[in-house]
Amino acid sequence: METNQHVEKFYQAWGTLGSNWGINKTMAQIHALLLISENSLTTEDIMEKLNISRGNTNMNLRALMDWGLIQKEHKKGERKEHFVAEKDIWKVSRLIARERRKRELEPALKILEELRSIKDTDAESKRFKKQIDEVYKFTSMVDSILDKFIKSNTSWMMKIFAYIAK
Amino acid sequence: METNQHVEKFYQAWGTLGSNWGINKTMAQIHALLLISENSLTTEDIMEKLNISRGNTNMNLRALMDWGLIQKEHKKGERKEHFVAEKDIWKVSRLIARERRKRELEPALKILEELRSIKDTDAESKRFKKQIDEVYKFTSMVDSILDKFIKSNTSWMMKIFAYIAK
DNA sequence: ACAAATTTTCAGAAATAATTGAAAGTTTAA
DNA sequence: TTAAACTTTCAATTATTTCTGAAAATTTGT
Repeated sequence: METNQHVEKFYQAWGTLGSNWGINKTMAQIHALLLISENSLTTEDIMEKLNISRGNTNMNLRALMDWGLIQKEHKKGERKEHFVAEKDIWKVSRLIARERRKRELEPALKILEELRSIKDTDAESKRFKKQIDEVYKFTSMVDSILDKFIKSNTSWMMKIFAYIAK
Repeated sequence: METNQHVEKFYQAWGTLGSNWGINKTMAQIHALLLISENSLTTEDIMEKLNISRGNTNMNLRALMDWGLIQKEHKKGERKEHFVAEKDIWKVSRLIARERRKRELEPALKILEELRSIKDTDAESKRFKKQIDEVYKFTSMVDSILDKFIKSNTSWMMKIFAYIAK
């Protein structure tokens, strides 16, 4: 079966991409695997295909559920848990944006807000404040765009993307 | 001096943010330090403020220069190298986007293109190809937006951002 | 050409992150 | 209930990344 090699290539690539963006490689690979699987997969299926331990598989499946990227599926007559991924890539991108905004951007923004509110008036503090202010303004703009994006639907996204790319 | 504590808080936060996005913590901290320094700094200055070794400092300064985020500055009468950061946060964001696109998005896109060109015709391959296709289309759209963004200037960016956020 | 000042390199050490696997916990069917 | 089927947890191990520091290389002033 040729397709297996292609599937492997895909989840290897997705794993590398993920780890360059601060996401655990295995998590990204499991996600890739489910993303291109027609049918739901069990923990065993995943362990076998990716050659990883039960513990590792379980932990990363939980993480993917936390992110909202995959879901449990119960098959009648089967006791094992089956997992399916959200397949719509636009929706996937919104889910990822949501989590990263929450986990990384928001805490950074909080610190910038804190630093911005300094009341010192000597020259050095003023300069520092001014630079922080620019960083803050930029970051909160990114934050609000992300927010818009997360709450939007696919057709809005497509419209905006087309507008920008034109 | 109060400001020092604030400066420290800033580069700690920036370092954490960086490492969550696949950028070496020290690199992000040096960048933060230079970003809010009025004057250029030497390797010694940085080693001292961040409490890191000469080798580490040197490597990360090179990396920051590769990214185009900082530059050498020669001071008359001084033999040591001094470094200054690009201060305009809009420009900084374009430089970061450029590097990440080049280093991570482009290689991923190349693999997707490869997988997309499979000629197999059995049902499973067709399904696989269809899903890859969607991922590819989304990714190349992101890629072209990033390209536009990188080549744009600040006022274009502000206009687009305002349009989206409205 | 020399030597002091400075920068670069990189093998080994240290720190951090991911993974395993087996024991403990939970669920379910009879 | 009980026990088999299955999932979860987490201490210990393994892998990966980052950092150090001293030696080598380079640059510059005399």
